[in-house]
Amino acid sequence: MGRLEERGYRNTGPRRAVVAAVLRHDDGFSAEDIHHEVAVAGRATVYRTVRLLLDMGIICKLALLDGKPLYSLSHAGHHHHAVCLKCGAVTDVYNCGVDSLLDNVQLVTGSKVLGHRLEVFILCPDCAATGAP
Amino acid sequence: MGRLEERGYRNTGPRRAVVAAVLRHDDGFSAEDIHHEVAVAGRATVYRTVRLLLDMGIICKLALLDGKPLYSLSHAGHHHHAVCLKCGAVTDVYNCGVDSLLDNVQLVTGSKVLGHRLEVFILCPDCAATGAP
DNA sequence: TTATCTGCAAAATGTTTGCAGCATA
DNA sequence: TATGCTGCAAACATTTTGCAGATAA
Repeated sequence: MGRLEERGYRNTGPRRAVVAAVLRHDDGFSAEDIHHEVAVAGRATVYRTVRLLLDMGIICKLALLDGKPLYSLSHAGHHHHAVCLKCGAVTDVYNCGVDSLLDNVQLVTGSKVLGHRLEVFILCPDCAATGAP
Repeated sequence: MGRLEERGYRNTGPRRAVVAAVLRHDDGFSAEDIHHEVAVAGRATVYRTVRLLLDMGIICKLALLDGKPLYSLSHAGHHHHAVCLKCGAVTDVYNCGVDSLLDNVQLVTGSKVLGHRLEVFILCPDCAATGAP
């Protein structure tokens, strides 16, 4: 992950630690999660670095309804997220398929569609196997 | 709106004022918006009443990416929201049309789909007419 | 060397809660 | 009258910011 230097940012110890912790996550994580995992970086640095990664498009932000933002690694391209409500695992959904809906919105409301976000709430196979919540 | 009594809640002055302010909004609003509009009710009462309306299904909560929750009047049935990024107007989208996508998610990931949320970001006709942001 | 990054602590923001008194049913 | 509601203020949780010192380039 030498992309920091490529973009003119400095490659510092705390930043490397935060990036490493982020990359370690397959599932969704919060800024606070990262802060607990990375003893070597202060809270402010964690938040700043997370925002940096967000701006760079390395991670994306999902807003769940409890108000606490969650992040997940963003893999390439346009996609959405399926979030397991039990364990918090985040799966990407690539075949979006809402374009026809968006066309319809544009038509019916007379508005210009700038973007959209879709979140699917699931019970992942592991959690479903483990039994009820 | 006599639904409060119907559900065993008391019909009090501050509550009526909060409900009236909420009903006055065609667009999205935050709890803090309501607090500013309703001088007669304290902050706590506003938050408590908003949560009451949320639990009763009178309003619904949309989570935008800035982390600040926004509410909007919920009209009947399953629907999603189109939010104007300039003026904040919220339009309901009824013909959801993501069912086939959800079937696909269920099939591909082997998960049970519990629910979903779709938000469309638009520039509403009025704002589009007024010119660029 | 110097602009950027860092940690700390304080501030800002948004929401919830404890409690004593008030008001509805 | 008795339970539920209210306002206040304090607590809380999360994120941002100011600043002086450290550090990568």
